[in-house]
Amino acid sequence: MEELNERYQEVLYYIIEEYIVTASPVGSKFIAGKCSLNLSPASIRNIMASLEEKGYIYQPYFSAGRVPTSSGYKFYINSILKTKKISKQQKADMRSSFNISGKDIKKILWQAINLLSEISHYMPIVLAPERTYANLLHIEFIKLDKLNILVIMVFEGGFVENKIISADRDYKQIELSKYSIKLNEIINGHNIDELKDIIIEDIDKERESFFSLLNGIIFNFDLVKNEIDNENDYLFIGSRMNLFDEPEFSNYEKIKSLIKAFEDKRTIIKLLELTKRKEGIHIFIGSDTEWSDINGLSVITASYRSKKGFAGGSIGLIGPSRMNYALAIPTVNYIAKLLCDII
Amino acid sequence: MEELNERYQEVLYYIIEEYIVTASPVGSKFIAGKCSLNLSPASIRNIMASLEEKGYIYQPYFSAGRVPTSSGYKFYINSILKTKKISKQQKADMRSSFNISGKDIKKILWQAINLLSEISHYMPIVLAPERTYANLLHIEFIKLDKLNILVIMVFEGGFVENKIISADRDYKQIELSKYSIKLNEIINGHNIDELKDIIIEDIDKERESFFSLLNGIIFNFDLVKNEIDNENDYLFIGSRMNLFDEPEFSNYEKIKSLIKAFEDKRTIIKLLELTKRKEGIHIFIGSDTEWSDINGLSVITASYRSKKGFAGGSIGLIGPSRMNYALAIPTVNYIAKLLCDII
DNA sequence: AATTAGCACTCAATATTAGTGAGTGCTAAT
DNA sequence: ATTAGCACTCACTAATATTGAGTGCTAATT
Repeated sequence: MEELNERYQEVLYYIIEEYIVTASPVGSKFIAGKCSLNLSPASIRNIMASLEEKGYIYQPYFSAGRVPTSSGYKFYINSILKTKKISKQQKADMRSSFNISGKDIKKILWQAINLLSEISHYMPIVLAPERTYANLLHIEFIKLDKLNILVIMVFEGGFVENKIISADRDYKQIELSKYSIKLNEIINGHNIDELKDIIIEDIDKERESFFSLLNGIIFNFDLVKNEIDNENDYLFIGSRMNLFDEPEFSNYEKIKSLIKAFEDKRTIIKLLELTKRKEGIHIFIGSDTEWSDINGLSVITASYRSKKGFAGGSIGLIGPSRMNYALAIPTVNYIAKLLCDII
Repeated sequence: MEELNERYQEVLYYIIEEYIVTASPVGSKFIAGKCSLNLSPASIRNIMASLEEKGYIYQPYFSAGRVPTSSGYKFYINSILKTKKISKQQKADMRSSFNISGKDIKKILWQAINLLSEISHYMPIVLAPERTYANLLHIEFIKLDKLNILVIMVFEGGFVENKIISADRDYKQIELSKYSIKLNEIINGHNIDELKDIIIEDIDKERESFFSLLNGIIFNFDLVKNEIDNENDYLFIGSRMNLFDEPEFSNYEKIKSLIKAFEDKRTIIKLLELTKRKEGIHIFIGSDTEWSDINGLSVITASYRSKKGFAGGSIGLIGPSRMNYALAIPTVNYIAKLLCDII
């Protein structure tokens, strides 16, 4: 990232701040009025011309005002932006808006989404805790009928995964409970990869009696690992309306391409998975990602992680590139922190 | 519903069939060419004028062609329409596109949604089986940490509900398992309302030992009953794209009002709940419902129900009022039947 | 009496044109 | 180095004209 002298930075700053509010190209006259430098519009125009040469802003058409480019936003975020501090009062409000009692993790994640939605007016997304590296707490077999057995796997933090396996014979529930207990003895503190090995090796002695169940479980471990298979339980998407109210999406074609892009959750999942192991805030701007489907969008993400274990996921906020970063960044950050505490 | 002589019916029929395809007003010349009656456009116009008087069609503006009204569609569906029979081959295809092994009910319902989406190109919706009247199969307590206990409730058909309750003291997992077993002994074949009474009355003798757990369960029974609380696990909505591709929603305002209407799932839930106890197909046309949010939509619904028990829900298809009823109705019907078999 | 050809009329949709104004780049004066 | 002055660009808006599919009505036809 190139250096910019102070005068240039100030002009870029005001262009972006204004564009964030109005969503229309910003002209030299406006900047001249706003700027503390007390320069005439003509001078500002010179500065703008060279900011454009450096690639930070551009003109949508000859003789329009200037609009920030992706690198413009990037520079702004990295070098100019001062994020707002969240007041203690606001922090307390956010914390207390989580109503935990009687709620499983999924509900809590939805609460996070709604909170983000209310505060930011952009589109929140949440990736549920990954199950691959999370420790299993409990496995239970429940007989549904002659041929079908429900396997319930509870992961640390309270995330539950259900799978149905078909039995090789008609197990009695009592029998199943016995096997549940046996498995639960070896489960403690292992993730599914480790358990797979343990089951394959250690249970050999008497495994004939419930061989098909064990096989079923191992098979389902693989299903659980492939989180994409679980899309609807893995990625939660908040209200789209806020985004669609933004002026850049106020035409038919754009709104349709947006809906299409969000309907296939896999691209968003990929994006969030990039960051779920990493600390801190990550920001994707415009066409930075391979996610070329949609230009003009930015994504702010932060990961969360339970204190004791390895289970973690990430939360994010999708908005127009001209989003209010000063507010959005600390909000995403703080809600991720809250989730760490709660889970 | 008034009687219509054959000639009138034929004209109405062709107007609707054509409008279903083109989505634009149908003129007399076209009908004259299509009709087996061999009448001139002028005669058709006379017939159209009196169909309009009866309220089956209308002109969007003076000197446009005719468009069916809600009552027009209703008459068409009840008296003229001959639904397509689904061939054995198609039925077999549909059946085999369900991949049941290793899938819990939720996944199967999603498969139903995807199937409906592929076949119909409208927007499928599915209401998960109601839990209030479904029998409980299994209850399990799992210790998450000192203060939190996960309660897993498995309903017939394999639907699983998780709730977290906070404990009054630090239960050991072994202890919790004991209580699980005790509860499971009395559970069999009762729904949550019945169980509530049983728990309150019958377990009195030694309930002091896990009094708070029982209380927690009873409280959660009430939560489970209030299915609206579970929106995201109760109503599943399929791909919206198909609907948005329909020409009547090809402008910004309409598409936005549609999105808004679907974002609040409660209206759709109410609609589906009206029919989930009733046999057979139900069709809501245009502004028939109190669901005045959106005109120009129709909803086809059918209920499904597991054979043994009382647990049932419904599936539906939302499309423009000018939807292809001949195909959509038997498809919804057959998929509902398939669900009955599978669950 | 039922049907139809003929015709004037309506009105959405599309294309055409003109006018407006915010904003620019360049040049010459400060 | 800065700025006032000016001609120029181009999206946006409004006003106007054109087109054509479709109608209702009347009078002629079967």
